Amino acid sequence: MIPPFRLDQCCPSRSLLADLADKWSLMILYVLSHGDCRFNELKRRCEGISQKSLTQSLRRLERNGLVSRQVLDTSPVAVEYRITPMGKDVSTPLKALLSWAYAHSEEVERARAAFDQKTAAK
Amino acid sequence: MIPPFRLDQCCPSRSLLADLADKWSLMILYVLSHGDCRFNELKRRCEGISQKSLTQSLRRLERNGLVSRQVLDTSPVAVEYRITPMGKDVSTPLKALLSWAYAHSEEVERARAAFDQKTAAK
DNA sequence: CGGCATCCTTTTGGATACTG
DNA sequence: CAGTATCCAAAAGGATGCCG
Repeated sequence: MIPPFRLDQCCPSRSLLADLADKWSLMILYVLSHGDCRFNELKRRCEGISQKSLTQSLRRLERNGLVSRQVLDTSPVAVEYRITPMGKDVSTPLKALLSWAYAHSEEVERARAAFDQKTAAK
Repeated sequence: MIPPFRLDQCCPSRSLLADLADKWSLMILYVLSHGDCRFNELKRRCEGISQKSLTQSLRRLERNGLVSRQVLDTSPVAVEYRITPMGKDVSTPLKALLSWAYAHSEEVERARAAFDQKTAAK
């Protein structure tokens, strides 16, 4: 368990959280949890990501041992990214989080509208 | 369920993901899921966050209906932040994710060391 | 205490061109 | 196809001063 109520900088999960807790990393892991995927297909599936950001995120995920990179010697070259056992592991709570986001998006939308109206009123 | 394999920009969970998937928001929600907390105490518990970032993150969470802000009329003024029912809801998968990060931090550390060594070798 | 406003630096990220 | 390198604009984020 995590020590309650507090997340110190020395807490070992902090640096991992910093690498994992961004939109693209979560999306990439989500996509890869459904199956191996090549670079450009991944780029299409994470709609809106730039090639640069995709490369960076993939390297970071690879460095953390969550994704592996396999170069196939075809011509032209093909590179396949796949989720590692550890990546598969983290994708379980991750999917739960995304499912929640998907299920509650309307409720959140209403909360946003209410907040914006209250804010604008002043 | 989320439509598999793909997360389009039009997907309603995307804008929520963009607001939620950052280090500070996750940490704040985590802390607040353990109980109400005032501004400066929250700042201490999210070690390393600046006042500006904390304010911004709190407003964003409040806007999304995950956190509520209560001004107590004491002197000097006190402001208490608390998690909403919806925030409590999302904190479940969130805690699972953080627990995972905490439990696997050593394994990730090893993966990083191996990757860095392999990379430096070239 | 809990902010907001401002300034300024640092980081991020898109666009583009080029490569094996 | 899957990148790398470079440049540049935009955004994030820290530091500081002020206020109810």
